[in-house]
Amino acid sequence: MTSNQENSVRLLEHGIKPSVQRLAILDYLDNHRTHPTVDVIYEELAPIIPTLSKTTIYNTLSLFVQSGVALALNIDEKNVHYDGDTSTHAHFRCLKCEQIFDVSMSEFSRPELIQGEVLETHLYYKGICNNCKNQL
Amino acid sequence: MTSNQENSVRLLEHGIKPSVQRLAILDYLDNHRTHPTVDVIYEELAPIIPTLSKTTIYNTLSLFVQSGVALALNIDEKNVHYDGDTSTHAHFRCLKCEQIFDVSMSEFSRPELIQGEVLETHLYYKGICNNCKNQL
DNA sequence: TATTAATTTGTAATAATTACAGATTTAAAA
DNA sequence: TTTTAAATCTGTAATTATTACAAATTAATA
Ligand SMILES: [Mn+2]
Ligand SMILES: [Mn+2]
Ligand SMILES: [Zn+2]
Ligand SMILES: [Zn+2]
Repeated sequence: MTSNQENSVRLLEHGIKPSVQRLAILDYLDNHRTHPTVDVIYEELAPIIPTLSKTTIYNTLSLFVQSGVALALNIDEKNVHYDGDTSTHAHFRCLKCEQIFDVSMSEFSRPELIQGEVLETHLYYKGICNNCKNQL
Repeated sequence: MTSNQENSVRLLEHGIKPSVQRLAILDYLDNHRTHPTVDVIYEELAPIIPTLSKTTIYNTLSLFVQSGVALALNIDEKNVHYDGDTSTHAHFRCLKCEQIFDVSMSEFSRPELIQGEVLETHLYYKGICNNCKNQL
């Protein structure tokens, strides 16, 4: 749970001016580690910032990803999910309830035989989460 | 390079009737390890099977993925790529030329602390391939 | 204050995928 | 072989996530 102030600094450090919208989106990402989609963020923030446009969320998240403030997860074939936690970790997506969980991982395994220079590593697990398994 | 005959058996083993279209799509996947998209497959097969519909390719690939004959890769935010090689391996996508390479990997690292039962593991690397790096 | 730049917004365009219903092919029954 | 039914394929329309873009608003600068 990071404060508004800290996220403001975080944006400035990445050369991004902390507008009301940008700060609200980053705060949301930071306080909800649920890897939300654009639509989820919009539904949640629209009541708070009534003038908010979905395009702004798309633009802002693209900016965040390009600047290294957030990660885009392609774990779901339908929607892109966003993550404010850019540290090294993997993800587990439940094929039943569709929730995405963090999987802690200190470092990714890097194969010797790779065909180029690696800039990003994405590790996704899919399956049935413990909650859903118990409900069977 | 697998023969038509073998792929026919492969489909039958998965309970899929080897129609002309299905066999052509599987043969294409098998003979071109480029992880093609639906559009690429369509462009390549349409001249050979003039009546082929893009919907059939979508349906067939969905069937293949559900039956375990092929894998769907969400390594690219734009299009889904398909892979006829269902064995354990990772992928490397060049952010410049957009090619997707296989990365051999005997087994995926499985963390102890995972929130459920893992059914699939996807490991994607992104970066600049050796070819593109040499062209700078 | 006036001017300019940056940001946001709303709408329209794009493009991948899916839904669906009719046409065709294949298999089974008569 | 003919008839009937099931499976598969096809083409078009609908859906939906994302992007393009131009106008409106806001913030910064002179
Ligand atoms: Mn995460
Ligand atoms: Mn592969
Ligand atoms: Zn679940
Ligand atoms: Zn390349």
